[in-house]
Amino acid sequence: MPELPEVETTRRGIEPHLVGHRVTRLAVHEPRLRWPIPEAVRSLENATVASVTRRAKYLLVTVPAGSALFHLGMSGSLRLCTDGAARRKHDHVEMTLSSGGILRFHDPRRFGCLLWQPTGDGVHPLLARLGPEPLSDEFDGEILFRAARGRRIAIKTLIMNAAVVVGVGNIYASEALFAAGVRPGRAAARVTRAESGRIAQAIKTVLARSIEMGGTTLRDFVDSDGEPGYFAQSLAVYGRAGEPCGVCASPVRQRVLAQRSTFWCPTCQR
DNA sequence: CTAAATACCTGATGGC
DNA sequence: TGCCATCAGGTATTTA
Repeated sequence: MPELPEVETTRRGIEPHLVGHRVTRLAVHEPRLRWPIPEAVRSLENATVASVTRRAKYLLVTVPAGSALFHLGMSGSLRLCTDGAARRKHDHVEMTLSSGGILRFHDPRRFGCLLWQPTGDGVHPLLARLGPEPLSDEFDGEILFRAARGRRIAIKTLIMNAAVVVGVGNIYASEALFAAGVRPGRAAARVTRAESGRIAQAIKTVLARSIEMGGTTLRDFVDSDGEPGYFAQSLAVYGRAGEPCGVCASPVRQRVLAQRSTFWCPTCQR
């Protein structure tokens, strides 16, 4: 399940292999992703990649005519194959580059997407209503506190809302709230300004640390399977129901909030 | 406007 | 060994 750190690590990994290189061939083997892959992505062919950027969990591969917009969904991965390995099952799209490498979009569950945004056509609708990037200065405790005014939903549900802040997935939501000492089920409106500050800071710290780890753990995803599994050893509460909290040894608790498994320490979090 | 539920999909896992 | 049921999960969309 690619969360923001995995998406950013993927971006950093593929960027040097794409920018400045020409797409010599685009092969769409399975257009039925979350939305059908539009014909317009053919504009990539014979174009030279200008940049590879990220917005929330979307990756944008930009050429002069526009941007290919990838989302990895829950099971997607982008890996660069330079070793001539054969296409595997669920490799839905292949971008062959002038360097000889092939960028392969692999997504067994097909929750991902590949869309097209023409140059000069404004911001894609999927990106238009997104909140600030969690690692930017634009996102802080104050903006979180204000977003929480009058909201009865759980604070965890609020920080997972992309209109409030992007890139906080189910795993890191629990992790950040543990780091901030706030219980995930607390009503958003009952979180204080000071706690909002700690939560915002925790989101930044947890994500940044994970990106750093991705830099080492995922470094060689080129020619590898690109699916490193999770850094489970670094998760404090996620997936650890019943296990002793690493700080106070209380058993970690689990419940479902807004259809999502949620984990917390009843002692360290209030 | 908010909040909750739903849909999309396949692989892994557990029970029998 | 096989088969069925359950679960996981990002997020746009639908419903209340």
